[in-house]
Amino acid sequence: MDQEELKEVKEKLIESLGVHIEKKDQLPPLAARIVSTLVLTGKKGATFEELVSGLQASKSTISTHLTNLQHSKNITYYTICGDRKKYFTINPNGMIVHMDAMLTTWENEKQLHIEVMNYKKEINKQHNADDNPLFDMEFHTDYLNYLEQASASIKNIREKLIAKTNKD
Amino acid sequence: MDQEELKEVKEKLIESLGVHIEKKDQLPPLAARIVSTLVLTGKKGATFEELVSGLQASKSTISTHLTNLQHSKNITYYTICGDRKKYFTINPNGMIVHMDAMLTTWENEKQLHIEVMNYKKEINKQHNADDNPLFDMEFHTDYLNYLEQASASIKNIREKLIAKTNKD
DNA sequence: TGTTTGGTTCGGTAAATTACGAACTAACTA
DNA sequence: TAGTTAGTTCGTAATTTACCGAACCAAACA
Repeated sequence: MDQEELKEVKEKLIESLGVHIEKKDQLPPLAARIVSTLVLTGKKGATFEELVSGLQASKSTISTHLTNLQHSKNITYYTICGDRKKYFTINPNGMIVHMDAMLTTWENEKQLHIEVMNYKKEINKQHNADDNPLFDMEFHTDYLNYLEQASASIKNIREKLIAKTNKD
Repeated sequence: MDQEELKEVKEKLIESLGVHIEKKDQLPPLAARIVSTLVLTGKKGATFEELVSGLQASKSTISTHLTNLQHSKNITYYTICGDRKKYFTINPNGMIVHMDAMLTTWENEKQLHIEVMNYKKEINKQHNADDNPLFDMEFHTDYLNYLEQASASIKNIREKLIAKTNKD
């Protein structure tokens, strides 16, 4: 594959990865494109100027998105002595951060389902028809089970990852 | 708990569940409120008119959201002979549908990561420095592993659910 | 036959989101 | 000290989203 082809492949990948990230992480289009270019530049990273020219966007837009992405822990940067530029890279802990976010939303979701169940139980009690209650709880108990198991497996994967990153 | 209190609890739950669903499923605010009221009305369901007055929204808005939610398999309805009204309920298979959606996005994500890896391998090959390659693949292999395991556990939960629903 | 019930469709709009350009700044450099 | 580099900040323009009202329609009913 020659340089021209590679460049084209890269651009296509920035676009398709970008679209995916945009939906998955609920990011504005350009923010997602920044993340996808950083994925494709690896540990070398990309500078502010490279992002501006590569994505054909204004300095202001790139600037604000970069600060937001740093705040949300999606990206970081490193510097080189005697070089004023910042080299932005995707945050190597990003996956852990992402898993943590997932776990807390699931925890929140569990709490909500429990509250809903309590409400439904109260209604059933007042309605007082044991043979055919107004609400059955199956949906919620199934869902809580699902959340419990999904959480457990994500926690498991998370632990393995932590152990590995501590090792090296 | 008396009727007044219960009604208040219900309204609070519609709101907090609604906010949660809105973010989780990327739905417009009112669509999410429809889903949360249907969760809270159980198998009895709610009619068009009840949703309009309960959520204080226009008929047109409720109508369009109801058709969209049906298309995305979030809700269904049943009818009663000699009654023209439709009684909308959350789709009992909703959880399965949701899991399936998750599995296909993860499948898509896997494919993307593989494409990115192929791009990076090509670059490394051309760069030709085995000791310190431009890209290392750890991030992607870790992520693919994560997706693989998460998919496996969801599939497992899914199978159990299917078996259970077939039983009754 | 006209009227009520149970909605649907379409055009428009207010509000939120996203990106932009111009002006500015802080640090370095010639 | 004038000029360049590497950005930031702020007001605004352009899009997109989310909702609404008015007009419309089909089935049932009186």
